[in-house]
Amino acid sequence: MTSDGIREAFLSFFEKKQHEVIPSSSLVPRDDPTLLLTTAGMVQIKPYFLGLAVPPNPRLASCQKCFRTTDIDSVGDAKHLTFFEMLGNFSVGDYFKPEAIAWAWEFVTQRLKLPPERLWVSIYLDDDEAFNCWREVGFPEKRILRFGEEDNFWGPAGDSGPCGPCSEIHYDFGEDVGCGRPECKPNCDCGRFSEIWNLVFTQYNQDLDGKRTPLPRPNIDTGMGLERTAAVMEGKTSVYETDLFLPLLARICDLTGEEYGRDEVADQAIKIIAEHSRGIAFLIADGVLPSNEGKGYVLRRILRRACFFGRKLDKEEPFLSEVAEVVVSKMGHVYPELVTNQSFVREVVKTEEEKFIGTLDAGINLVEKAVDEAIGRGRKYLAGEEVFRLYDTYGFPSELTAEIARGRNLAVDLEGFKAEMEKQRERARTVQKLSVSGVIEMKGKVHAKLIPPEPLPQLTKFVGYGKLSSSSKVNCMLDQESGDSIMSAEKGRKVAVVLDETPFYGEMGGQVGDTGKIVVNSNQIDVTNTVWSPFGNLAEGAIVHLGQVVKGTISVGDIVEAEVDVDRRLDIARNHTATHLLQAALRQVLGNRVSQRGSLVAPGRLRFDFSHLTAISKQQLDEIHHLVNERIRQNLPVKSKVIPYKQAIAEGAIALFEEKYGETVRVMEIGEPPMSAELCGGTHVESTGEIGLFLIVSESSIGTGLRRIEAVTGREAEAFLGERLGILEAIAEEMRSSPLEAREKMKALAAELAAERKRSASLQRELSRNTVEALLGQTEQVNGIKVLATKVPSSSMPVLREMGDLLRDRLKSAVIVLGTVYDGKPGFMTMVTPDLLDKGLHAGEIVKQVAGVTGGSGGGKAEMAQAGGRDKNKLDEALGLVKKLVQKIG
RNA sequence: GGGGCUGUAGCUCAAUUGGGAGAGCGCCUCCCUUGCACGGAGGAGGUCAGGGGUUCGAAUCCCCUCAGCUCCA
Repeated sequence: MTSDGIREAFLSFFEKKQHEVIPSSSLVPRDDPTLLLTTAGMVQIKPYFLGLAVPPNPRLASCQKCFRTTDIDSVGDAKHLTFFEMLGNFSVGDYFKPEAIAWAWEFVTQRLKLPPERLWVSIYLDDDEAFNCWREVGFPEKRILRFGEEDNFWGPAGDSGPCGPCSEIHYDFGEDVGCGRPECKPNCDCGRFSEIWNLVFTQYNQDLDGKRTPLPRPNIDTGMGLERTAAVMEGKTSVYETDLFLPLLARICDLTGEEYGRDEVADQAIKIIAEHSRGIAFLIADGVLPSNEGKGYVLRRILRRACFFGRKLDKEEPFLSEVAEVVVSKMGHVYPELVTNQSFVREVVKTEEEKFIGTLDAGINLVEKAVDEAIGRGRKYLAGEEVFRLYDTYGFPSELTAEIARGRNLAVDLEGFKAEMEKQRERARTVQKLSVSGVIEMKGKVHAKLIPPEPLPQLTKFVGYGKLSSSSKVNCMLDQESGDSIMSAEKGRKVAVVLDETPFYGEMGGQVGDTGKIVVNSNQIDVTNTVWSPFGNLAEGAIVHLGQVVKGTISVGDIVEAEVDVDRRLDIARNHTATHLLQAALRQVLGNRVSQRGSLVAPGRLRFDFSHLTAISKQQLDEIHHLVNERIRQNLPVKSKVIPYKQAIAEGAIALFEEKYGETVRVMEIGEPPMSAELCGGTHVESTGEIGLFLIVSESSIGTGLRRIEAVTGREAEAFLGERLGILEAIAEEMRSSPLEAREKMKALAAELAAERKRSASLQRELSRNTVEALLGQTEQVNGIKVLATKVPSSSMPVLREMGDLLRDRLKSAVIVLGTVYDGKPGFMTMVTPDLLDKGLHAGEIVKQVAGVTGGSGGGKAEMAQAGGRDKNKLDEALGLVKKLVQKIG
């Protein structure tokens, strides 16, 4: 049976057992920001287990693509993978152990027809229920093994949550495989046994103290590794010999000219490349791009690892995109996203690979240099710090460094390298903790006070979509400094205020918080910022007004007028709607792949960060610009509606990957029919015409695959244009020209300036030559040494040097000191011809003493030196010193 | 989020302690030569990323900004 057959058999088997087959979810978890990537089959089932969502059917089955880096260092052995497919059947409070075990047994023995005598089962220490279930199906007791928490207890994920014992099915490849010891059993890592299926019985809920209480409706969560099962079915001990990997190995051999099975080290490299190529293709197809952080960094790491092992096979040109093609062609029928994104995958892999090859090439020089230095110092090894520096700073793999060093008979201090690595990890971790606790402290102060579970949290109703002022009651106040709850605040006090309802928008989703005032009679708080403090999910929470009492006293319970600064709010609204128009235009011009990575909507400007691989051309930028302004001129209506999340997604509204949404969401639509629809809680204008004008102020790169556009609208755009036009007019005026002709005029002026500079330089040179001719006669003999110490017309240091050169050539053997006054300050240049050096004459020493007379200092080399001074009136006196100095030494 | 590194001619990169901005390739002109990286002579090309500071003097030292690379989380 092939891997396709196993997949098919599994899903249809459980379909017949009334399971609903659900498709694999993306490797990028949509609704779970706590997870980096989809690491197990149950990831998309988790919300159902937690009771956060209702499953379409209490019985589910899937074949889920998974990715995890925990085993990355074991990749290449018989069974560890980073990317794998997990077959699973799930019960959400429906059936439990008896059915799970009976069906697993039935599937393995009847459908897969695995010989029962080859199978072993493990259970948790005291799980007699599972033990009995296995006996029930006729499984021999002596092959049921009991293991502890380490092997047979799952979860909880994090400190608390659902968890439970599990039972694993192991396949025995036979005595001739593995360690051969008589006591060899499942969980021995010799390779004789392969764990093919894990049945997890989620029956407890663990609280923070580690106490477990039984769940009223326990769940079943199983995972059967497709690759391992395929190996068993195809009679192979290694996953790499299955039909899932053989085509990949073949293609890699083809591309590298290598032969599989010839050399163990080469085989290892081939296997690692094959393994990583799958992850690479799938991650990119799910929208992950190589970057320096998060998911992107995971992708970059495996891509570079694969590339590195390619180099070990003497393959120095990019080739991974070709291997990825095989992944697409062999698995595209199961995962259509591979086919849809085929060209994208190819492009991303290729550019990243080329980049890394560049990094390696540049790094080789550095390693050679480090090796030279170590040898030069008579060392027999390369220090760990050095290896680490090469890795940390230049991304040069330690294995490669070691290899080059070995070629020059140098060892490498790998222990030291690992120690440095650990230090780096520690550094990042401690800082992380600090910054997190800092944020928690700040936000927590407000949050903990406002939203305790008991008594009732201080929630706020937001009324700011429709109106910009409201009569509200002060529900609660905190002192900003101490974080303490207070009943009233007098003039001068900085406070955080929570009202029962408010038109103030709390900072969220990139849109900055509102400012304004809270007044009652002659008492007033100026609100300088507003923040949103969510409770549970984002649908509810507290809106916290931060500000200062400027008049009188405000107390809890007061009925106040909350008034938003209207002009500022309208500026923000213009920018927010413009951001949506911008995103729509970007997608139209650059393609739907453009996805938002962050945004800032402030009154003065808007900033939009998005993923895009290449630089944006001037034409594209012009087009984006034009599209947005065209839609402003069309004065399209801007409307919001609140609908279920699923419906919004089905209608094609744009949602953010990382963002967490409630059950119902607000969708902003622009135009009829809408040309833009985004999930958004922000405030907008009523029609696009209000934006007035949209101007892109800058477009830049903020990292690999990430770009940023900054723009202004409305009043700010007007001001921006006014300023720029003003500058242009001023320039035109200064150039005695008009704005239209200024550019030509400027070009002409620049050309003229360049020509004049050249002319001036050549005149200067001519002048120098003449000066030099005149100076030749002024030499004096001091102790048989020709000395020329004289003042010359004002010249810059380079000109002085040129004169020195000419004099030196003419005089052959001499001490030359030229003095001048340039920019109001004295300057000196000294030259000593080489033949006089061993008499103890040193240009640097001479010039230092000479310049000293004028209150300056200087230095240089023995043959040439220069200096500056302060007092120009002492120039002659200083030059007079030269003769004495030469006399003394000569 | 935190650290390390880099930015010099069109390209790839040098420049010892702070003291005269360079090489190779490419480009232009001329000579030689019917041939694949010919050879020879000459030449153009620089805001040393940008700004500030220290200094008589900064590509070099210090601070800030921008851009790129890289590691860790």
